[in-house]
Amino acid sequence: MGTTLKLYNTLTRTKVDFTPIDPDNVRMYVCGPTVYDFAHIGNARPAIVFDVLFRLLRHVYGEAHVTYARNITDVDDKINARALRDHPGLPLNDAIRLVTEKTDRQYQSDTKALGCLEPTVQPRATENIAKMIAIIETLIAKGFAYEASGEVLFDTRAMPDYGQLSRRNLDEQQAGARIAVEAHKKNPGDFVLWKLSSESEPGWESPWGRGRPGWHIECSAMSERYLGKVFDIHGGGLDLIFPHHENEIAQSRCAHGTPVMANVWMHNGFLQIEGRKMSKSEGNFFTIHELLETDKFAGRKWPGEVLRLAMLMTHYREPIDFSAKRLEEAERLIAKWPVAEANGAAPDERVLEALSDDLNTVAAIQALHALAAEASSSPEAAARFAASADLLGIKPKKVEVSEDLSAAVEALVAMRLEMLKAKNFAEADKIRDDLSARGVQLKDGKDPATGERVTTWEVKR
RNA sequence: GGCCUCGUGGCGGAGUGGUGACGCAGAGGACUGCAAAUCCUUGCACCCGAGUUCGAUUCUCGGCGAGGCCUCCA
Repeated sequence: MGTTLKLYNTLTRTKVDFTPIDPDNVRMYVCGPTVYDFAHIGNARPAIVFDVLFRLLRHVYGEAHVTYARNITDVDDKINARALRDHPGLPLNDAIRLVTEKTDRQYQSDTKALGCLEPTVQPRATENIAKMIAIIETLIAKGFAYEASGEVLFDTRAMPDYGQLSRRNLDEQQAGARIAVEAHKKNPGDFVLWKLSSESEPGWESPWGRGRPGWHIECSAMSERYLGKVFDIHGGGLDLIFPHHENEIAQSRCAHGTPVMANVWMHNGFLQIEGRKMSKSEGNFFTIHELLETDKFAGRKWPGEVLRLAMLMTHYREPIDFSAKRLEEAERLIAKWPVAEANGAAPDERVLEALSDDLNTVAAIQALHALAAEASSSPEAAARFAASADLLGIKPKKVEVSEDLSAAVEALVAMRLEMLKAKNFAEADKIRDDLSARGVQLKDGKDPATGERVTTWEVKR
């Protein structure tokens, strides 16, 4: 493939030509959910954005040559708190398992409904504790970490270029630090790699006693295990730049002695709800599940593909204002697009070019409009549309119609045509109105040869 | 206080040192018994100020405004 991918790299704040370390195995890591509660609509954005990138990489380098890892964080103090709250009678480990399994299952079904492919691997933190311990041991041995007050901490001063990703200077940060400095830390910016657990907290045996990992170490461990010490792309939400990604970089680079952890760092922008920050206290907090399956947002359910398109109508680095109006527009667009199969057709160059320019999904959607218009006149164009839409993970589909309904509608259509021949417009229109009320839209056309009226119909999408 | 984004028509939203995409909505028209669908045509915008320039919405600086991060957070 001659396609050159351009990606915006947060590390350099520039758009760069993407060159994989190994074109036979392009490697991408994206920070996945902490499974303590159902994912909210903001969490859907990275899932969708990086799914598009995954699809694009697979197209350019071949399906077998892309590895996409998205972790499941199933060890976290928020999970412990949730387990205690929701299952007070159970032993902690059982309660935790109930919480994480239920939440994980929901996440899998949510992302599937949003049209996301499954990542190549979805490693779990709890299955990679040994790897985390190994990295921490290396960090201590190399002088980048120290023990204090039952914690192992990363020594940020030991890393000369700490803060590159977020462009933060530790000295300047200190001046405005609002957080009380904990006395056992050598420097306020030092962060936890491992902390001891009480009897009532989940823990794993380690050289420092029974404990649990800090927040950032899991991603260092899992990305190394599945993608290697240095890999191509690391993605996540804007808010993860600091401290999460900054600290991942510190851990991985210092442990491995590498100049970078990942070559390209990509971050998606945030989402607002009807112009306001989404938060539980504002009362405008929505889970993906609520949007898909309940009337909580704007009084109705929203199909996954509508949520997906609404998300892709804005460039991934820009903020999105998620609103009912926007969802309605996305729904109208999808309803107008042709229902077709790709049948092995190649995606359109315009769409490919747009996506290759730092995932310009907006321009890609624009090209899709043009393709949709062409599709009505040729099956090849329709197939090309389908192949192109597939790169975005969008597949317009006809509403399934039962045999019974179909037969009933056909009968009514025939009846109406008879009435029209008799110029009985009132009765004919009543049939059309009744069908419309039942969600069936009639469309009259003319047979080009005979000039006779031909009526087609479809269930409103 | 420090760091980082962003400010384009009624709405969404690309892009560009020189004629300001595209979609939605709106208007007009074709078609229709009337609709729907489709097709054609069309009106409307680059936060403010200074600078660089023959020329800036695009570059620089300064304002104003919005948002994010500063150890919970996509």
